[in-house]
Amino acid sequence: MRIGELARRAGVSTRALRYYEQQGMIVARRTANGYREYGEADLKLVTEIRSLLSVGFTLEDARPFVACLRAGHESGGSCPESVAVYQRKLTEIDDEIRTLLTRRAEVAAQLTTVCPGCVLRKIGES
Amino acid sequence: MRIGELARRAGVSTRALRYYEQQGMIVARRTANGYREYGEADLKLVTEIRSLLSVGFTLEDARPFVACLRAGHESGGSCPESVAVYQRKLTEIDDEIRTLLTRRAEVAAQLTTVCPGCVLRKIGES
DNA sequence: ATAAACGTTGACACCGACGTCAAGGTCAAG
DNA sequence: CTTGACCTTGACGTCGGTGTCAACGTTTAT
Repeated sequence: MRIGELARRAGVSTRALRYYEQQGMIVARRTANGYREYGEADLKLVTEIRSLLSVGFTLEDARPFVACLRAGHESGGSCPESVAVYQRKLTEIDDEIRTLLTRRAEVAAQLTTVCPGCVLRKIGES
Repeated sequence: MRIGELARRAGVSTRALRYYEQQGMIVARRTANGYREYGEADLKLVTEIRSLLSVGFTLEDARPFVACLRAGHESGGSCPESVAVYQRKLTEIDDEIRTLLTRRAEVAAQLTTVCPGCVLRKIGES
């Protein structure tokens, strides 16, 4: 299939697909006229990339997953490098959550000093 | 005082101070030679800005606070517009926290499928 | 033959809060 | 007079994942 069809099936823009290729995430065969030609495996790669981006991964984070799929594994996350990324991302997310919780508390405290009773309940607080 | 001294006392760069002025956050008098001249009140403004930026506010978010201080209020947060920003930021932070918690759960779930027992405890989980 | 719908590469725009040069003016001390 | 520490404005670079436009080639249908 050509880039337009892959884009439609994957739910991404052609711009995104070209960008992924530029970043070395996917590699397309070229037909005689220079058009990119993709297979079903590529759709799987793009789907994996999108899935990871949607949970806050960068393209760089997604690289090992794509490599894992291209290596023939059924899941992009089943390779050691992917697992390492999973764990790193978990700690990063945890750090961000902690930062946000701290900030929320600080902002809520400030708001309380000028407007007691204005603060809504925090997530998980009853 | 001139820009260098204000920068030192406020713990910011001169570049930041000029940027704040460019964005209309602070206004400096000019001496005969064109140098910016600041007073103690300006230090207070900059301190307020920094304090807000450090908890994730944008300069735009900080604007009402600065206006409030310039209007003579002892606290930048004591004006109605500032309170509104406080509340909006709280909901924004809450949204971000919820998003991150969801993401963490998704990533942890994926990791578990390829590496059971690899997932560390979530914040607040014992 | 031509229009419509596809494809190609290249390159600028975006967002926010600055960092970092460039090229110059000002001022106090030695 | 000169050095050096200060100041000025202006403008490009950063970071990521695209959107969007330009200018052009290809293919298919009519």
